[in-house]
Amino acid sequence: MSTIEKALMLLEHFSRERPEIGLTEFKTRTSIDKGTLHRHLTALKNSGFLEQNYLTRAYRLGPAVIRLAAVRENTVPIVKTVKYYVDRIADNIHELVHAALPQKNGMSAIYAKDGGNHGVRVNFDEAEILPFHATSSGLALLAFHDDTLVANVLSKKLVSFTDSTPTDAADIKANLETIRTHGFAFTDQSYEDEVGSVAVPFFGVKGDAIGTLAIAIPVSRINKSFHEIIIKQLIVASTELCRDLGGQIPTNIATIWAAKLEV
Amino acid sequence: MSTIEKALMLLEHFSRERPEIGLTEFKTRTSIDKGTLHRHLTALKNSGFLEQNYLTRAYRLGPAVIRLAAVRENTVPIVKTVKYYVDRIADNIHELVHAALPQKNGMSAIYAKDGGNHGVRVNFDEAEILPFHATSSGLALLAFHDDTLVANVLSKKLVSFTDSTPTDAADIKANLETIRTHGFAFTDQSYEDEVGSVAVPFFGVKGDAIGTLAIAIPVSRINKSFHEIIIKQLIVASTELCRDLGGQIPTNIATIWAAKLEV
DNA sequence: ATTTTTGGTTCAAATAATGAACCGGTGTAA
DNA sequence: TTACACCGGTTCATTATTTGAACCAAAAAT
Repeated sequence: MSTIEKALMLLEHFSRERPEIGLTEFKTRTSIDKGTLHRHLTALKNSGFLEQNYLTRAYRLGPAVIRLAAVRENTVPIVKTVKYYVDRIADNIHELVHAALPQKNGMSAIYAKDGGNHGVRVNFDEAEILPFHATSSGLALLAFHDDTLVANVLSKKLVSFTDSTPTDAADIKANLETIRTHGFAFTDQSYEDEVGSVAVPFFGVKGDAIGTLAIAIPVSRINKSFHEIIIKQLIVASTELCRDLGGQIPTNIATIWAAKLEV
Repeated sequence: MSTIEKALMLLEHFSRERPEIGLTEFKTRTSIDKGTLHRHLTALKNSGFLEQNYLTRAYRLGPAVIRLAAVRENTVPIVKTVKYYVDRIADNIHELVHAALPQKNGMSAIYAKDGGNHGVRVNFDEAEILPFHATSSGLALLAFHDDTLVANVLSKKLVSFTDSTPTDAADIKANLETIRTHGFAFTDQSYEDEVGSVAVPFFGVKGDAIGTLAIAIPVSRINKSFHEIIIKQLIVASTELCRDLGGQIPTNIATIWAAKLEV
């Protein structure tokens, strides 16, 4: 692995829950030598990707990422485009809806809206990394993305989050096959207890999955007919989203989805 | 310079006007060896900072920056905070207002609003890099940031954008001194013909300038009294903004600003 | 059909990354 | 107030990676 990749991996450790990380904490989290770490962090700081809390000396993400995100969103306005559909679904089904994009180690929600006013609601962090193997978003993406990603994910240790988290590579492979024939993915408390989720992919110009639309919902509120409604909403939204983004829905998926909508 | 910094410098070439850059174009823009470039671009791609247009093979910013920006904004919600004040000023003075943060080679506007409905309006790109020496934003920041940045900027070639662009380091140094005594910066067609601008800094916890609030305005609409109104608006907004961000206005600037508001 | 231009690859030489040991400051407990 | 631990940061000989001229294959342009 190149030095560049090693340094950029450090940025993956930042999240909502962990917005600042000190040198020693980085050392324990990565088991990279302190000297090396310091040099990498300094390089990232010089480039504007990190800045330091001048009191604690801990590192946090810097202003460079703001500019880059603005340029990226101007180039490929996925967030803006996705927002319209997430909002629409959330308003229709009154549940927590989100859209996510793949990162190296899982899906990252880029926008979420909770359309519900229920007493019980799903807790959700934008910018949290959703593991590929334990969430419907992750599985939906894996099923319709290229095989190297699947192989890569399954070759690593599959962390267990609940009693229902699938951790057997063969089981997951079989499930991906099912997802491909159904055109959507769902999970039942595989990432968080009491929470189920349903997801569909959306596609890029090559007909490869570039992201997902998903809902997360307390299992107590799921039933057969609601499940059907959710899936239809997701399919319709994804279809329109692909059109907006200039993406191509693979013909077999288009057929499966069309059949789902007929019912 | 470290390999990491060299690679991250490549990302600076992307902008609204130049959202995709091919290998050869990178070569001409950077005069870095093609082999090296390719390895760097691949590393950035592997890390999710770039992706490739699969038809043209040109590189563009990738999805990783979206997640990082979301985490950063959650850590330090500058964009959100700044938006309120930019909108307020824009609504009050009916002109183009923006806020900008320093990057390596200039200021980058993070939010802008045109409050005007004039026939003549200033053209403005968010995420564009505004050179330090030729814009009021840049000068306002330099004047209240640490001296190493000033030395760094003045040591490089000062590009001329119009007949009025200051390109003499000594002139600029003198101007920075004036800006420090006035508490604001202004420019007259130094970046674009027919456009003037006024900017004030806002400050971080250390009392150092961390960004700027600015207006850009056709010179035809500037006059003494309007100039005064603009400055007051900017000063009030920056004062409140610093409070919101937990920043500290250096006492001498606070005094100067207070005096300006008295008049 | 040929030349030019594109993105991408190779491998010896040049250079930068690495990490164990070290430094100095701060906080804390004996 | 002394001693110790922990923090961020630095040093420098060793080691591994980066570098770049030359090369390759495919796609455009002529």
